[in-house]
Amino acid sequence: MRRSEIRDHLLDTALRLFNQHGYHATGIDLIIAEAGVAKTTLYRHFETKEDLILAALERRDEEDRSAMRAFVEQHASDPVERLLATFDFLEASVRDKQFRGCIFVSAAGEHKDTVNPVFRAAVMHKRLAIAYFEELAHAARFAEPKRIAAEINLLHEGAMAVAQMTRIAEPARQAKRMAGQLLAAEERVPSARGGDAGQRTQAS
Amino acid sequence: MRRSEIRDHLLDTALRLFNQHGYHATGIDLIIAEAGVAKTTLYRHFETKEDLILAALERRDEEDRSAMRAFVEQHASDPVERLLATFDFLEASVRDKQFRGCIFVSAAGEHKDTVNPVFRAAVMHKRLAIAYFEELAHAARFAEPKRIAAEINLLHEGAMAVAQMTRIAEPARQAKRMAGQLLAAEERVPSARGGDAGQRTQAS
DNA sequence: GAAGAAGTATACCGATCTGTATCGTTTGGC
DNA sequence: GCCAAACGATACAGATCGGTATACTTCTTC
Repeated sequence: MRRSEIRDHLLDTALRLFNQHGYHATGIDLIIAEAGVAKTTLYRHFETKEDLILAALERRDEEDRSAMRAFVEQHASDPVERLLATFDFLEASVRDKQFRGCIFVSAAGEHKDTVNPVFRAAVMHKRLAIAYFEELAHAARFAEPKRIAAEINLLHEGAMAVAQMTRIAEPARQAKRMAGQLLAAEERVPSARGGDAGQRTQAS
Repeated sequence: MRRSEIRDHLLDTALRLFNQHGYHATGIDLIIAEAGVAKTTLYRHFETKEDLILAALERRDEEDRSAMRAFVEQHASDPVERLLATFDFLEASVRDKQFRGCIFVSAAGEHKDTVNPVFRAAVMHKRLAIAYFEELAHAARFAEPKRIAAEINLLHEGAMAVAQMTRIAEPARQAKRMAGQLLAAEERVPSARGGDAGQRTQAS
């Protein structure tokens, strides 16, 4: 294993264990044992356990968001359908046998102080996710893209929280149906050139 | 302090600390220090830390659900408005300065194994909460009370998850608006004696 | 008021925690 | 092919973890 790969391998292992057992319940000794790496090596790459957590969250944040973007852009072209397609991505994530709830929600739940760097990293991820929803809502020409984005995000969070307990994918589909119904009743501003000029057009 | 009060005081203290720091991060030594009680005393009331957690969750479960029932019954009489009033109760909970997310979601997030008693206790609480929503949805004569209850629950979970991060009460109000809009479009079965016989009546 | 249960205080147990130190081996870059 | 950096292995430090043991005191109850 090349040197630069070790860091990635450590992050992968740590993320898997954090997801499986949580952050406090996952000890450094377990991480290095599962990664097949000496303790010295881990601490050469990450100063503290918190640094490891932060690096892992940062990595997962980028992976998750780019994966959602790719999925959505591939599965739908209409902006409204893209908003709804985010729930299909969510469903796929939840269907993973390893799904045990959103790791960012768990991270915030185990580091509840708002000034804690781990908490802040989790908040940052959610902010960026909402920003993407807002981008889609803006492209769909909804009159209030910020509010739409917050609503989509709330449904995502709800679906993940329910799925964390039930361990089934249905909440994701249910959230999608709810989103579809809500979006269908939303005001949209007219397109720049032509398009529908009506004030209450159907969303899907 | 009377003997029987010690157990309650320990549960109060433990719940406060679990809410503030999480379950793994809250040590037995901190709990007894905050409660002003000897370690022997704690272990006379609870065999293990897990037993303490389970007792604390059980207590909070009953408190929460009866508090919600009382709040809802006092603030609304119409069944549909009662479903919406659950979000007012949620908003009040979230407004609490000590709010750091749903302690049952956190409990499940720190004890992710589905066979873990703590996880199961958290699931049980959510099941009972949904049962109450279903009871209200049934009273409101919605055609599919089970689905309605699941949707209300999903919105509750979403609002709490978002509020856990943002530490503001707005998500609860937003969830209420979403619920109101969704319920307004729902089919309802005619009342037994008289009442509206229409198939798509207004919910609120 | 005696008896027994339950309280306090403290010391202790073994395990585990994060993090460091030591030292010999491997490896990549010039 | 040399050298320095990074690796593995291990031992260890100091703190904290959940939980127990002991000895003394306080309260409740009959």
